[in-house]
Amino acid sequence: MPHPSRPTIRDVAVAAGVSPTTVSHALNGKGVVRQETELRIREVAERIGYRPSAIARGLRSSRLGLIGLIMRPFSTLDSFVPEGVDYFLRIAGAASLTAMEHGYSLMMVDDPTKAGSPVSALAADVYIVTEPFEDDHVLTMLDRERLPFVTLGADPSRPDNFHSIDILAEAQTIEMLSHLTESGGRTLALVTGTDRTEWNFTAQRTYREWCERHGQAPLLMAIPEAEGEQAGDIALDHFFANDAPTRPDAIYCLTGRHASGVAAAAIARGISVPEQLLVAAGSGSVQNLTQRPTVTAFDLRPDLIAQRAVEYAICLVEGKPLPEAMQAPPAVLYVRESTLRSVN
Amino acid sequence: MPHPSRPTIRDVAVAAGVSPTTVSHALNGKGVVRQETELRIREVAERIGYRPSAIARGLRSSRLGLIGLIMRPFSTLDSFVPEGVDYFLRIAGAASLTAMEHGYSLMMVDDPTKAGSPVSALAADVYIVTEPFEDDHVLTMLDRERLPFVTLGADPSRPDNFHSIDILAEAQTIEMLSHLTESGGRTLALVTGTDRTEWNFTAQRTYREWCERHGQAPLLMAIPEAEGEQAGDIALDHFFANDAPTRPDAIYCLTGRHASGVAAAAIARGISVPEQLLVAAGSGSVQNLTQRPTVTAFDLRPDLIAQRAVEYAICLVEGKPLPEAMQAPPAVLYVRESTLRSVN
DNA sequence: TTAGCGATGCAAACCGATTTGCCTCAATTT
DNA sequence: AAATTGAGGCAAATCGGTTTGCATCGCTAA
Repeated sequence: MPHPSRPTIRDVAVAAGVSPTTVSHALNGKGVVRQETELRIREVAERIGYRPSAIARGLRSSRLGLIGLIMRPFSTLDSFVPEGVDYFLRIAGAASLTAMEHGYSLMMVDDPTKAGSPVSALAADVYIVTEPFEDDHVLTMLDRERLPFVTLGADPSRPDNFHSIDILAEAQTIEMLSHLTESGGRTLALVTGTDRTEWNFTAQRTYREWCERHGQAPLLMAIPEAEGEQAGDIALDHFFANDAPTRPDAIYCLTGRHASGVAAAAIARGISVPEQLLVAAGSGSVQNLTQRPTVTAFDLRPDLIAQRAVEYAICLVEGKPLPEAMQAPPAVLYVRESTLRSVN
Repeated sequence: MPHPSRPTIRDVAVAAGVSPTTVSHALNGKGVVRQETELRIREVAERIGYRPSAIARGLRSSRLGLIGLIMRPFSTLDSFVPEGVDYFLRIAGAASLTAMEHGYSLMMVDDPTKAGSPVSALAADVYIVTEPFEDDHVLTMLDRERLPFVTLGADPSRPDNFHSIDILAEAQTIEMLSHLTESGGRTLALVTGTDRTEWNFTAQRTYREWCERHGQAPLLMAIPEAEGEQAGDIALDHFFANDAPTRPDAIYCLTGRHASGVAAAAIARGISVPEQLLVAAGSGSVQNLTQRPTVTAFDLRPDLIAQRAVEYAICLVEGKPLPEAMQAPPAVLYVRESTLRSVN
């Protein structure tokens, strides 16, 4: 016994002179209980500080009111200073808040397939998996265990197998490439991360298609997300090497920190931004706002995304129908100094 | 029934031709079971995909293996773009990871005293409360409900009532004030947040004592944490007003975003940093690294803090003794451009 | 007068595990 | 041969709620 145990429903029943059944009915408004009795029971419960045990209740209904949030990119990082800090914090925060509003709690789970992962990691009623990888074994396991889940972005290898929220990566890529062109970009490069996610894959595919339509040779590069700002030098070494056949005059980095690093590295090498090189990010991060020049970026609205994900997840638990198309809210493009050439 | 229910211990028992008791014993290595029987049971369990229900198990032991993380500053914010993004994300991430390593899961809970908060919010075995406020009602409630918890920083009004981890705010304040003095600062100002936390209070008190010892009139100011970088203009308007009796030549801001704003605002007004004004932060944030000049700041090592907090929390659950002094790891001072005057 | 009915409330079963106490059987001791 | 012992296993109680099915009572309708 960890603590001098809290009062149970039986204690309330005794104190109110009724049966546990009646207490349960009274407090949950289930059966038919005389008004007067109900009031008395409520009063007694309040007085002795009774609170139903979520666990006991969960045993019957096999529901704890818990939503599990599995952030895939977390699992692959050693330290917890991941790429897209803001993005993930805002997801977690907003998900937590939305869950609360619907009477659920949020549990952060780190890859439940890992050996020695706690049983409680599988105790959630439903899961939200952000950015699943290709052939993601977490999805495979959840599916096998018959645990319901929604994903934020599809598993690239099984795009139609599960309930996934469309992250609109294709539309974003096109919008950004168009913006860069309109801003004076003639030769556009793309820098993605190396995680095998829909986010990276779709941007690459869309970019290639765009290049084909526009008769440009693709300048494409994948740099590990974890490189963060270091990616700037890596990308510039590559794109501006002496033997590079063509050099880009615009670089679109999917992650904010890559973009931040690219802008900084360019300036350090005497390449002016935005005059000689346009830089933009697919997912804004704090430093894109504070650095000079400020960097054009999408705000993916992680808080809205998380809110929707939680609402879909709850539909799944409660057996309500899911909407036909589960989509992220459209991303908002914030045009900043890094793609604003003073002269047109 | 949400799903075509998963196999129970009874299913395993039937399939293996033994009783549920024996299955339990075999899988948990508790009672005495013949080697051969145990192997058979394990095999059967594996084959039919049996996993014990965390809920049922929790009912008996009144433990779910769940740690609740309550971030107080979250509860007061409208949107989830709080001050100290990095700090909190790293706390949450590291706590989650450490919890997993010890066989626990981490639940993020947003003020469980709020009306309509889910019962599951009280289902954790133990809680970690970051930065409690003065007379924090969350602590009062947890205490009343006999739920064990540790706090990160004390409740200023009840510093000795609960298990709290010393955040070493006094030592940090002194170290930073000394550093500023050594860096050439003659008149030091302090900017804290307005949350009624130990972090803010202790810095103020320590600063006042320091001023007294050094015969300086305190230049003290509290600006809401949520102002973020905006605090820069607010602070400069105040400290550099025309009728200001004395002007500081060094400003120590507790939060990273305040410091970032102060540095930017100073430069915008033609006050050079660090030549005319030293700027430093008590808790580093990303922008302190990326802005120009880079800003001197403490790294509070939130990941280590979270790790310790989780370990203490687990001690509490498992009835192990807590260490005498629960302390955060010493903060590391990163001296950057904002306090490095080229000439001595 | 009696069958019918709605309003109340309770006893007992149930959810799925763990834990306690006891039984059986064979081997060992006396 | 009887008593003791330990290994191996099972039935039943337990955790704290929810849910099902039934009993009772008073009142109305036939």
